[in-house]
Amino acid sequence: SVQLEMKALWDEFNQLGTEMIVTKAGRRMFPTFQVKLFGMDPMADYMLLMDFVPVDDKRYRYAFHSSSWLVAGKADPATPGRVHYHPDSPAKGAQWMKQIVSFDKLKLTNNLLDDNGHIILNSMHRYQPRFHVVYVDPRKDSEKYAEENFKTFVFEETRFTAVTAYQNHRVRACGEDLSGFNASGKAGITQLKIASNPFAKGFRDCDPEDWPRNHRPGALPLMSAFARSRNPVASPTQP
Amino acid sequence: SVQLEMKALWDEFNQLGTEMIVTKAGRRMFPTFQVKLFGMDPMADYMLLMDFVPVDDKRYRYAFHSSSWLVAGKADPATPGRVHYHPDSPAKGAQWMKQIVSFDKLKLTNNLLDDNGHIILNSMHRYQPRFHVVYVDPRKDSEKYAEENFKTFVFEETRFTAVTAYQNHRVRACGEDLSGFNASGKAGITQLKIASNPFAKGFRDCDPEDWPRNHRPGALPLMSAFARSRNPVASPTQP
DNA sequence: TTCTTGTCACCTAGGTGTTAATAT
DNA sequence: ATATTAACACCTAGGTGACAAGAA
Repeated sequence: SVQLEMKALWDEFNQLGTEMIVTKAGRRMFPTFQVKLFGMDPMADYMLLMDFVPVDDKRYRYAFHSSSWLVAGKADPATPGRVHYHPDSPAKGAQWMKQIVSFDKLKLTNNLLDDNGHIILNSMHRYQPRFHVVYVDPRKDSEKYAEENFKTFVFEETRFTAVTAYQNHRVRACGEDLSGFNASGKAGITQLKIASNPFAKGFRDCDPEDWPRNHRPGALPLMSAFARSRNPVASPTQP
Repeated sequence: SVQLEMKALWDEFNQLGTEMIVTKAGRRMFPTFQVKLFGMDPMADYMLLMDFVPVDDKRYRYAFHSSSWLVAGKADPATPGRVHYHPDSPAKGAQWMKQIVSFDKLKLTNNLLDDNGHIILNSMHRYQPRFHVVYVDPRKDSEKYAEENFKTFVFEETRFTAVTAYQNHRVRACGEDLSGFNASGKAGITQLKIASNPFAKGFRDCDPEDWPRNHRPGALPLMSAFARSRNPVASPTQP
């Protein structure tokens, strides 16, 4: 079984409608897709990999006036289907289970001719990341058992729209009460990225310890946990 | 067969008497041990690893007045013998031969209780790095063939003295003629490290393009090549 | 209009020798 | 005296969103 790390953060992004930047050179995902694995054969070899499937056959655009996504027509031609093998593959089950598995080398691009092995996506389309565990069958005729030698895990909270620039970038001030906006999903993706991604710290205009205070009671205690811990415990998930 | 990369740089250090810093936290080697491999079975799996063996049973000290190393007695008790597996191990022969194999994750420490998996060495002792290629035998009784399933390569020009601070740190000015000092091996290790290690650029007091000019005719054309190229061609070596 | 691209300042993360203080 | 340690300024290397300019 597989447990998604940083689930609380993924949930917060998902409520707003997660957007992931794609660039010609390739851009990492944030949040990074990270998992904990359980129940593998410690001595057996496994390959870990990810791919991305379209959520639907639509193209989207963002309406700034209504701050919402609209269908803008049928999907563009599908991009070359690629997979990203975790660089530690293959490795023993014991190795994979020993610590959190992080796909932080995975990069997204909109360059159809990319030859860096990055994942190619259409901008303004929605995607569902998938995580696959492949058992490396030592038998000679292992091809015959291919169907039963892998398992796929899908976390719906990791869905996102690929964009070349953030669309939903409503700003928020430090002291602003977000109760209403969180509920209706209208707060800015950009601000959440800036607040939670260490590499974007340069754009923070207030102390990160300031704004967990603004969360209404009952809200996910995500930012406080995120700000203080480098190894936070995420809720278990069973796809 | 194996070819040592940056051989010209190793040679220049070796002439001076290479010193490698060891710290409690672990310090990388410079130059980095890098090799090109040839003649592997492209489809077979190999493990690549390094270890370090004492050159002799002596302890050394550096005499500043005569600028030379002296024997200071018998060697201290041997450190725990460790090996460093290249992190890409195991991988196919084709993968290893595709590009230069770099051991830049290898770190040296003098902490006898190190639990980061670093190589433990005695300061003020001389060591010989060794490089091992292990064929991963697919046969069930592979242990029986262990003796014939690996090959060891030794490059004598990579020998060094482990130190906690550079001993031979004679300074040299930018325009200084080094003919005499290079021949007798009395120029400073520190200056060569500063000149050739990109991470030490902050300590350079003259343009790196300045001092290849000072090399006497017939000297190794190393620094000019090093300064300009990120993928320099090293001389072939056959241990 | 709407979307994409390239450049930039500002970060994280970590590899250098220096230096002063400490140990032996 | 000699050897080691820890804090430090200064680098490399690369991940951020902002912004202005360009493309469709």
